[in-house]
Amino acid sequence: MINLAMKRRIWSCRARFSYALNPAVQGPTLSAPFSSHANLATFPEPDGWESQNLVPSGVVEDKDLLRKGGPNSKTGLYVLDLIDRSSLGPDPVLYIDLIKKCTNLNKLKEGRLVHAHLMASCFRDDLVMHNHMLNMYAKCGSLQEARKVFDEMPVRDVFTWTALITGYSQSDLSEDAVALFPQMLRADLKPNEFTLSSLLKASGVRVSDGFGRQLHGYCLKCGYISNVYVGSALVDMYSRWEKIDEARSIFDGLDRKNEVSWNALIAGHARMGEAELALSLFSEMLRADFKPSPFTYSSMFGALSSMGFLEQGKWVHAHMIKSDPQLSTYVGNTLLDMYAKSGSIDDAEKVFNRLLRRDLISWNSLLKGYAQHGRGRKTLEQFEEMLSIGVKPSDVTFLSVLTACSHVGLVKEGEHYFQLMRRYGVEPQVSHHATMVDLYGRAGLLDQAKRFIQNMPMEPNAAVWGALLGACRMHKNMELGAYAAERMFELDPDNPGPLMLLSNIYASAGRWSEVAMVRSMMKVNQAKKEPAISWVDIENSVHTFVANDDTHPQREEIRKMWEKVNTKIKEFGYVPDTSHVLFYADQQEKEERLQVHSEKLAFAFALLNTPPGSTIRIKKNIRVCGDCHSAFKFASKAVEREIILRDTNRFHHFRDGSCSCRDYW
DNA sequence: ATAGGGTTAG
Repeated sequence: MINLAMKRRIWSCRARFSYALNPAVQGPTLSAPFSSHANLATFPEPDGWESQNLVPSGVVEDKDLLRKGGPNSKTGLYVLDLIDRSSLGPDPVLYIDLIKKCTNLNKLKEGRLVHAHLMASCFRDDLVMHNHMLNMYAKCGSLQEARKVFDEMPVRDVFTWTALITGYSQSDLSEDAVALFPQMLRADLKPNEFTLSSLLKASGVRVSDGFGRQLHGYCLKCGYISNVYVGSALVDMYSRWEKIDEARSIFDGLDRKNEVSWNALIAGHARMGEAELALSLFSEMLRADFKPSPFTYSSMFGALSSMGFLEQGKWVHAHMIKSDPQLSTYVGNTLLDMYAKSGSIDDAEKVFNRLLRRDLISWNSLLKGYAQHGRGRKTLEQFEEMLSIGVKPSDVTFLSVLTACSHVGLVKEGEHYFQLMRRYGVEPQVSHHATMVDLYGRAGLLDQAKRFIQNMPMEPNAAVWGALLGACRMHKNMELGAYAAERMFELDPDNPGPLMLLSNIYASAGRWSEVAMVRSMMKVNQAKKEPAISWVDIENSVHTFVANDDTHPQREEIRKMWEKVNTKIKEFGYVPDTSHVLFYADQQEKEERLQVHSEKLAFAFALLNTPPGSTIRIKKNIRVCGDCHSAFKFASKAVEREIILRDTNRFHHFRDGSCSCRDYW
């Protein structure tokens, strides 16, 4: 019988001489600091390391004592020293234990010490040991050192190549990862299912260029297509290329699925904003008896937030609480964001308060939520709180802070925070400049906005001119508005926005010939206005409306309901604002067209189908028009309903005759 | 004995 100790001996002999199979190949020539024991001193010492106190005197006979001290900070060198003093001889299992601990605990410094020690041992030429070292460097994120180990190895096997490819792939160095594939083939090594899953992951984040399809073909040819890792990676790759049908057909073809396969497909739909499909897949996943993971939930919340599906979000949230009441920071952040983007900032706040650990993303999501809901003061309060407890703000943080100042009209505060950015090492980007232009512009300080653009350290982009154009529209400055629209049009000719706004400016001034000119320009440039869509949640289903919609089964009731509301709000003082109508038309026609804006249809429909007094949540794919905004203010009082309307980038809370944006948006 | 796929703010 061969016992364990004998096995070890055999193994270590084989390991020791694995390079000797080819006598022509020398051991790796390792330069300092890997070459000798003496170089140990050149490594930075781990924190709290005190060698004198830790190393017992005499020879160490106890293997368990050796194994106990992992590389967890101060014990790293201790164990190495014990190895030297032990009478048991070098033990490969012990080395591998140490390296694995370094790998799993992300201990790069300690890993280097083990590496140096190993290079001075009889394992300095061992292939497996090198593979472990390479993997350690790759997992600790030091791909340069991993590459160095790789380059200096005279013999490499499929583990060596796979470890490096995976390292590159996981560190977002996908170009380096895929570049190794042909080299590996030339070295006469066949990639296996491990190699292929990493390569597929890497090619998913690159542009679709045929390489990924080649890999797909390779998987088919070599019989890896039924492997669940390879299959899930393929699903993920195609879904990242937005070829969701191909992803689905690979998913359906898997003879064995697991959670990851499901998550890859759900995440694919989530990335494309297909919330309904993500939801139906989620139910399908439950029916198939798979347990959703934090990955599933964060994808789901992401998908639901993009459409603002609050009720469905609550349902998924409830499901998550039932199956796993633990809330991680990662999932908590997506949940918080879902509530904020679905119009329930109070729930978002609750999630934030319940988080056990908050990271920068938690803070940024909350601040963004406050800013979007028009709670400018609250944004600034929380921002100050964030600074006071020592969380370092990022460019994203400042964008929310500046947006908050802009929406609430806090010019001085905005200037203060803009100045503050550099103190926190955040260089203002063009987006921050655009927000400052917005800040001045909304406040009516158009000259200051113009001067700010002239003094910008970088070229203004379309967003900067867009902010100025919006301000000109708001304050009816045609000269400057036309100038801004032209600049914007030059920089972004495919965007119909500037021409739309320009024609709006002319329309609100009643200059219909200019409106006609701009509109003919739009025709020449094939510019098309994105059709306005509004949608509203009624009891777990979503109803979509477009302007002038006459195909809805309840169109007659909707029309009658809106007429009723219209009459009522006129009693409350509502005056239709026809300057938002772009067409040249007589007064009555203009007024009629206003009545069929999609958000008004959605509102009337919600009134018909929800209990009295309940809050109505409407989402819109473009900015709410001024007339609808005014109508909703009156309606919130006239029919005693709170209305929460999600715009392109902010929320309007209509209540008792006024809006949270204080008509400043 | 060593290598693998899925998630968040903008």
